[in-house]
Amino acid sequence: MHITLEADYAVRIVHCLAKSGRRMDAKSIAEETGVTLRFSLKILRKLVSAGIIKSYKGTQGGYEIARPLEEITLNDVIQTVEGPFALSRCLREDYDCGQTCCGEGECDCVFRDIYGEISQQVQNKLTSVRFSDLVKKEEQPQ
Amino acid sequence: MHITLEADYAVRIVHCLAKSGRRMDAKSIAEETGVTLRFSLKILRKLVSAGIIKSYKGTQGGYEIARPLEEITLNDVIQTVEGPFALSRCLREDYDCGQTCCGEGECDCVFRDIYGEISQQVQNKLTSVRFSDLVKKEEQPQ
DNA sequence: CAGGCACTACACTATAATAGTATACATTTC
DNA sequence: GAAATGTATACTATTATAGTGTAGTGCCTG
Repeated sequence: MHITLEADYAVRIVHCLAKSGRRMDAKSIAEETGVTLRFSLKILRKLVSAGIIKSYKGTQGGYEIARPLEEITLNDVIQTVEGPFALSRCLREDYDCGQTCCGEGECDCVFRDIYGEISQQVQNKLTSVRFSDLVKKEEQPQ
Repeated sequence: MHITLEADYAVRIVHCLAKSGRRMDAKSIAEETGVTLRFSLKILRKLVSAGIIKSYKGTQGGYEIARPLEEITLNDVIQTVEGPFALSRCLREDYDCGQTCCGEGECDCVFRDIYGEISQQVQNKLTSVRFSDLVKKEEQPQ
Protein backbone atom coordinates (compact mmCIF):
# COMPACT_ATOMS: atom_id res chain seq x y z
CA MET A 1 0.00 0.00 0.00
CA HIS A 2 2.74 2.47 0.88
CA ILE A 3 5.84 3.24 -1.07
CA THR A 4 8.66 1.38 0.63
CA LEU A 5 10.94 2.91 3.23
CA GLU A 6 13.75 2.38 0.77
CA ALA A 7 12.04 4.63 -1.77
CA ASP A 8 11.36 7.14 0.94
CA TYR A 9 15.02 7.11 1.91
CA ALA A 10 16.07 7.48 -1.71
CA VAL A 11 13.97 10.62 -1.96
CA ARG A 12 15.52 12.03 1.20
CA ILE A 13 19.01 11.24 -0.07
CA VAL A 14 18.53 12.93 -3.41
CA HIS A 15 16.93 15.86 -1.65
CA CYS A 16 19.88 16.06 0.70
CA LEU A 17 22.35 16.15 -2.19
CA ALA A 18 20.21 18.61 -4.11
CA LYS A 19 20.07 20.99 -1.17
CA SER A 20 23.77 20.81 -0.46
CA GLY A 21 24.75 21.34 -4.09
CA ARG A 22 28.17 19.88 -3.34
CA ARG A 23 29.84 16.50 -3.30
CA MET A 24 29.10 14.57 -0.12
CA ASP A 25 30.44 11.27 1.12
CA ALA A 26 28.12 8.46 2.15
CA LYS A 27 28.79 9.00 5.86
CA SER A 28 27.64 12.61 5.78
CA ILE A 29 24.60 11.71 3.73
CA ALA A 30 23.67 8.99 6.19
CA GLU A 31 23.98 11.35 9.14
CA GLU A 32 22.06 14.11 7.44
CA THR A 33 19.17 11.89 6.34
CA GLY A 34 18.99 9.61 9.35
CA VAL A 35 19.37 6.50 7.18
CA THR A 36 21.92 3.90 8.29
CA LEU A 37 25.23 4.08 6.45
CA ARG A 38 25.02 0.61 4.96
CA PHE A 39 21.52 1.02 3.68
CA SER A 40 22.42 4.44 2.28
CA LEU A 41 25.28 2.88 0.35
CA LYS A 42 22.93 0.37 -1.16
CA ILE A 43 20.46 3.01 -2.24
CA LEU A 44 23.20 5.33 -3.47
CA ARG A 45 24.43 2.64 -5.81
CA LYS A 46 21.00 2.27 -7.35
CA LEU A 47 20.77 6.01 -7.84
CA VAL A 48 24.16 5.98 -9.53
CA SER A 49 23.08 3.21 -11.90
CA ALA A 50 19.99 5.20 -12.75
CA GLY A 51 22.13 8.19 -13.66
CA ILE A 52 20.57 10.44 -11.07
CA ILE A 53 23.77 10.92 -9.11
CA LYS A 54 27.46 10.44 -9.85
CA SER A 55 29.99 8.74 -7.60
CA TYR A 56 33.69 9.33 -7.06
CA LYS A 57 36.00 6.83 -5.43
CA GLY A 58 38.98 7.29 -3.19
CA THR A 59 39.89 9.99 -0.75
CA GLN A 60 37.76 13.08 -1.33
CA GLY A 61 35.33 10.81 -3.13
CA GLY A 62 31.59 10.83 -2.60
CA TYR A 63 28.41 11.53 -4.50
CA GLU A 64 26.88 14.46 -6.29
CA ILE A 65 23.82 15.20 -8.39
CA ALA A 66 24.42 14.09 -11.97
CA ARG A 67 22.07 16.35 -13.89
CA PRO A 68 20.20 19.63 -13.56
CA LEU A 69 17.70 19.58 -10.69
CA GLU A 70 14.98 20.59 -13.17
CA GLU A 71 15.46 17.20 -14.81
CA ILE A 72 15.13 15.09 -11.68
CA THR A 73 11.61 14.29 -10.60
CA LEU A 74 10.15 12.47 -7.62
CA ASN A 75 9.01 9.80 -10.03
CA ASP A 76 12.57 9.24 -11.29
CA VAL A 77 13.80 8.58 -7.79
CA ILE A 78 10.94 6.41 -6.59
CA GLN A 79 10.89 4.43 -9.80
CA THR A 80 14.60 3.74 -9.48
CA VAL A 81 13.97 1.91 -6.26
CA GLU A 82 10.65 0.24 -6.82
CA GLY A 83 9.80 0.38 -10.48
CA PRO A 84 6.83 2.20 -11.99
CA PHE A 85 4.01 2.90 -9.59
CA ALA A 86 1.23 0.32 -9.89
CA LEU A 87 -1.82 0.41 -7.66
CA SER A 88 -2.58 -3.26 -8.22
CA ARG A 89 -0.41 -6.25 -8.98
CA CYS A 90 -2.43 -7.08 -12.03
CA LEU A 91 -0.82 -4.10 -13.76
CA ARG A 92 2.54 -5.82 -13.62
CA GLU A 93 3.34 -7.55 -16.86
CA ASP A 94 4.41 -10.79 -15.32
CA TYR A 95 1.54 -11.13 -12.87
CA ASP A 96 -1.12 -13.78 -13.29
CA CYS A 97 -4.14 -12.81 -11.22
CA GLY A 98 -5.64 -16.28 -11.41
CA GLN A 99 -9.12 -14.88 -11.94
CA THR A 100 -11.49 -16.90 -14.03
CA CYS A 101 -12.38 -13.72 -15.88
CA CYS A 102 -8.83 -13.30 -17.07
CA GLY A 103 -6.81 -15.19 -19.63
CA GLU A 104 -3.25 -16.43 -19.23
CA GLY A 105 -0.82 -13.83 -18.02
CA GLU A 106 -2.84 -10.81 -18.98
CA CYS A 107 -5.53 -9.64 -16.58
CA ASP A 108 -8.60 -8.36 -18.32
CA CYS A 109 -11.12 -7.61 -15.58
CA VAL A 110 -13.01 -4.34 -15.26
CA PHE A 111 -10.73 -3.16 -12.49
CA ARG A 112 -7.54 -3.31 -14.47
CA ASP A 113 -8.45 -0.23 -16.48
CA ILE A 114 -9.42 1.70 -13.39
CA TYR A 115 -6.29 0.75 -11.49
CA GLY A 116 -4.20 1.51 -14.54
CA GLU A 117 -5.69 4.94 -14.95
CA ILE A 118 -5.18 5.84 -11.32
CA SER A 119 -1.61 4.55 -11.37
CA GLN A 120 -0.91 6.67 -14.41
CA GLN A 121 -2.24 9.72 -12.63
CA VAL A 122 -0.04 9.08 -9.64
CA GLN A 123 2.97 8.72 -11.91
CA ASN A 124 2.11 11.95 -13.69
CA LYS A 125 1.81 13.74 -10.41
CA LEU A 126 5.11 12.37 -9.16
CA THR A 127 6.72 13.33 -12.44
CA SER A 128 5.49 16.89 -12.09
CA VAL A 129 7.50 17.38 -8.91
CA ARG A 130 11.05 18.52 -9.72
CA PHE A 131 13.79 18.70 -7.15
CA SER A 132 14.58 22.21 -8.30
CA ASP A 133 11.15 23.25 -7.04
CA LEU A 134 11.58 21.42 -3.76
CA VAL A 135 14.87 23.08 -3.00
CA LYS A 136 13.53 26.50 -4.00
CA LYS A 137 10.46 26.03 -1.84
CA GLU A 138 12.60 25.46 1.22
CA GLU A 139 14.94 28.34 0.60
CA GLN A 140 12.06 30.80 0.56
CA PRO A 141 9.43 29.39 2.90
CA GLN A 142 5.90 30.55 1.99
CA MET B 1 3.34 -0.25 -3.11
CA HIS B 2 0.35 -2.26 -4.25
CA ILE B 3 -2.98 -2.57 -2.59
CA THR B 4 -3.00 -5.88 -0.78
CA LEU B 5 -4.38 -9.09 -2.26
CA GLU B 6 -6.96 -9.00 0.51
CA ALA B 7 -8.27 -5.65 -0.74
CA ASP B 8 -8.24 -6.97 -4.25
CA TYR B 9 -10.23 -10.00 -3.17
CA ALA B 10 -12.68 -7.80 -1.28
CA VAL B 11 -13.33 -5.85 -4.46
CA ARG B 12 -13.93 -9.06 -6.42
CA ILE B 13 -16.27 -10.35 -3.74
CA VAL B 14 -18.41 -7.23 -3.64
CA HIS B 15 -18.42 -7.18 -7.41
CA CYS B 16 -19.53 -10.79 -7.47
CA LEU B 17 -22.42 -10.09 -5.11
CA ALA B 18 -23.32 -6.92 -6.99
CA LYS B 19 -23.48 -8.78 -10.28
CA SER B 20 -25.53 -11.64 -8.93
CA GLY B 21 -28.03 -9.37 -7.19
CA ARG B 22 -29.08 -12.27 -5.00
CA ARG B 23 -28.07 -13.82 -1.70
CA MET B 24 -25.05 -16.09 -2.05
CA ASP B 25 -23.36 -18.34 0.46
CA ALA B 26 -19.65 -18.12 1.14
CA LYS B 27 -18.87 -21.30 -0.75
CA SER B 28 -20.39 -20.02 -3.98
CA ILE B 29 -18.67 -16.68 -3.58
CA ALA B 30 -15.35 -18.39 -3.04
CA GLU B 31 -15.79 -20.53 -6.14
CA GLU B 32 -16.93 -17.63 -8.26
CA THR B 33 -14.10 -15.31 -7.25
CA GLY B 34 -11.29 -17.83 -6.97
CA VAL B 35 -10.54 -16.86 -3.39
CA THR B 36 -10.17 -19.66 -0.84
CA LEU B 37 -13.23 -20.25 1.30
CA ARG B 38 -11.59 -19.44 4.61
CA PHE B 39 -10.05 -16.23 3.41
CA SER B 40 -13.33 -15.25 1.83
CA LEU B 41 -15.08 -15.73 5.15
CA LYS B 42 -12.59 -13.46 6.83
CA ILE B 43 -13.04 -10.73 4.26
CA LEU B 44 -16.81 -11.15 4.21
CA ARG B 45 -16.93 -10.51 7.94
CA LYS B 46 -15.07 -7.24 7.50
CA LEU B 47 -17.44 -6.18 4.77
CA VAL B 48 -20.40 -7.00 7.02
CA SER B 49 -18.95 -4.88 9.85
CA ALA B 50 -18.48 -2.03 7.42
CA GLY B 51 -22.15 -2.24 6.45
CA ILE B 52 -21.41 -2.94 2.81
CA ILE B 53 -23.02 -6.37 2.84
CA LYS B 54 -25.47 -8.16 5.12
CA SER B 55 -25.15 -11.70 6.40
CA TYR B 56 -27.74 -14.33 7.25
CA LYS B 57 -27.09 -17.38 9.37
CA GLY B 58 -28.42 -20.89 9.16
CA THR B 59 -29.74 -22.91 6.29
CA GLN B 60 -30.45 -20.67 3.30
CA GLY B 61 -28.11 -18.16 4.90
CA GLY B 62 -25.44 -16.25 3.06
CA TYR B 63 -24.54 -12.72 2.09
CA GLU B 64 -26.11 -9.97 0.06
CA ILE B 65 -25.40 -6.36 -0.78
CA ALA B 66 -26.63 -4.12 2.04
CA ARG B 67 -27.26 -0.85 0.24
CA PRO B 68 -27.91 0.52 -3.24
CA LEU B 69 -25.01 -0.14 -5.61
CA GLU B 70 -24.87 3.59 -6.32
CA GLU B 71 -23.78 4.07 -2.74
CA ILE B 72 -20.94 1.56 -2.75
CA THR B 73 -17.65 2.80 -4.13
CA LEU B 74 -14.31 1.14 -4.77
CA ASN B 75 -12.91 3.31 -2.02
CA ASP B 76 -15.44 2.01 0.51
CA VAL B 77 -14.39 -1.55 -0.15
CA ILE B 78 -10.65 -1.00 -0.25
CA GLN B 79 -10.73 1.23 2.80
CA THR B 80 -12.64 -1.43 4.72
CA VAL B 81 -9.74 -3.79 4.32
CA GLU B 82 -6.73 -1.53 4.49
CA GLY B 83 -7.79 1.83 5.79
CA PRO B 84 -7.59 5.09 3.88
CA PHE B 85 -5.14 5.07 1.00
CA ALA B 86 -1.83 6.66 1.98
CA LEU B 87 1.08 6.84 -0.45
CA SER B 88 3.61 7.21 2.34
CA ARG B 89 3.71 6.01 5.91
CA CYS B 90 4.29 9.51 7.18
CA LEU B 91 0.66 10.27 6.38
CA ARG B 92 -0.44 7.81 9.03
CA GLU B 93 -1.26 9.56 12.27
CA ASP B 94 0.69 7.22 14.48
CA TYR B 95 3.83 7.08 12.38
CA ASP B 96 7.08 8.67 13.50
CA CYS B 97 9.33 9.10 10.50
CA GLY B 98 12.42 9.66 12.63
CA GLN B 99 13.62 12.45 10.37
CA THR B 100 15.57 15.23 11.97
CA CYS B 101 13.42 17.68 10.03
CA CYS B 102 10.29 16.46 11.77
CA GLY B 103 9.07 16.89 15.30
CA GLU B 104 7.64 14.19 17.53
CA GLY B 105 4.92 12.13 15.97
CA GLU B 106 4.02 14.58 13.24
CA CYS B 107 6.07 14.57 10.07
CA ASP B 108 6.60 18.00 8.63
CA CYS B 109 8.93 17.56 5.67
CA VAL B 110 8.30 18.95 2.20
CA PHE B 111 7.21 15.58 0.91
CA ARG B 112 4.35 15.10 3.31
CA ASP B 113 2.21 17.67 1.52
CA ILE B 114 2.96 16.17 -1.86
CA TYR B 115 2.25 12.62 -0.75
CA GLY B 116 -0.89 13.80 1.02
CA GLU B 117 -2.19 15.54 -2.05
CA ILE B 118 -1.58 12.54 -4.27
CA SER B 119 -3.17 10.18 -1.76
CA GLN B 120 -6.23 12.40 -1.64
CA GLN B 121 -6.49 12.30 -5.41
CA VAL B 122 -6.29 8.54 -5.43
CA GLN B 123 -9.03 8.37 -2.81
CA ASN B 124 -11.19 10.74 -4.82
CA LYS B 125 -10.72 8.66 -7.89
CA LEU B 126 -11.55 5.45 -6.05
CA THR B 127 -14.59 7.12 -4.55
CA SER B 128 -15.82 8.13 -7.98
CA VAL B 129 -16.14 4.49 -9.04
CA ARG B 130 -19.52 3.08 -8.04
CA PHE B 131 -20.38 -0.57 -8.27
CA SER B 132 -23.57 0.34 -10.10
CA ASP B 133 -21.40 1.64 -12.94
CA LEU B 134 -19.20 -1.42 -12.94
CA VAL B 135 -22.11 -3.82 -13.21
CA LYS B 136 -23.75 -1.72 -15.92
CA LYS B 137 -20.52 -1.53 -17.88
CA GLU B 138 -20.31 -5.29 -18.03
CA GLU B 139 -23.93 -5.85 -18.99
CA GLN B 140 -23.53 -3.67 -22.06
CA PRO B 141 -19.94 -4.06 -23.21
CA GLN B 142 -18.62 -1.03 -25.15
C1' DC C 1 -37.17 -29.13 19.30
C1' DA C 2 -32.96 -31.32 17.63
C1' DG C 3 -29.59 -31.53 14.02
C1' DG C 4 -27.09 -29.67 10.74
C1' DC C 5 -26.09 -25.62 7.99
C1' DA C 6 -24.00 -21.41 7.57
C1' DC C 7 -21.80 -17.46 9.58
C1' DT C 8 -18.64 -15.62 13.72
C1' DA C 9 -14.62 -15.01 16.51
C1' DC C 10 -10.07 -15.18 17.66
C1' DA C 11 -5.77 -16.99 17.78
C1' DC C 12 -2.36 -19.25 15.45
C1' DT C 13 1.16 -20.48 11.51
C1' DA C 14 3.41 -19.98 6.96
C1' DT C 15 5.17 -17.29 3.37
C1' DA C 16 6.90 -13.44 1.13
C1' DA C 17 8.59 -8.82 1.02
C1' DT C 18 11.11 -5.41 3.14
C1' DA C 19 14.86 -3.73 5.79
C1' DG C 20 19.24 -4.11 7.24
C1' DT C 21 24.22 -6.34 7.66
C1' DA C 22 28.77 -8.87 6.66
C1' DT C 23 32.52 -9.67 4.01
C1' DA C 24 35.59 -9.11 0.39
C1' DC C 25 37.07 -6.13 -3.23
C1' DA C 26 38.27 -2.10 -6.42
C1' DT C 27 39.74 2.68 -7.14
C1' DT C 28 41.63 7.03 -6.13
C1' DT C 29 44.22 10.57 -3.72
C1' DC C 30 48.04 12.05 -0.85
C1' DG D 1 51.64 2.31 -0.78
C1' DA D 2 48.41 3.27 2.83
C1' DA D 3 44.19 5.18 3.97
C1' DA D 4 39.84 6.76 2.27
C1' DT D 5 36.01 5.94 -0.22
C1' DG D 6 32.81 3.53 -3.26
C1' DT D 7 31.31 -1.44 -5.34
C1' DA D 8 29.38 -5.99 -5.35
C1' DT D 9 27.09 -9.82 -3.74
C1' DA D 10 25.30 -12.65 -0.59
C1' DC D 11 23.44 -13.21 3.70
C1' DT D 12 20.19 -12.50 8.00
C1' DA D 13 16.44 -10.27 10.62
C1' DT D 14 12.10 -8.23 10.87
C1' DT D 15 7.65 -7.19 9.53
C1' DA D 16 3.52 -7.56 6.90
C1' DT D 17 0.66 -10.33 4.29
C1' DA D 18 -1.74 -14.45 3.41
C1' DG D 19 -3.77 -18.31 4.95
C1' DT D 20 -5.50 -22.06 8.72
C1' DG D 21 -7.34 -24.36 13.05
C1' DT D 22 -10.57 -24.79 16.40
C1' DA D 23 -14.46 -23.63 18.92
C1' DG D 24 -18.69 -21.25 19.13
C1' DT D 25 -23.41 -19.00 17.86
C1' DG D 26 -27.78 -18.43 15.67
C1' DC D 27 -31.22 -20.00 12.36
C1' DC D 28 -34.00 -22.89 9.43
C1' DT D 29 -36.08 -27.33 8.47
C1' DG D 30 -37.92 -31.66 9.24
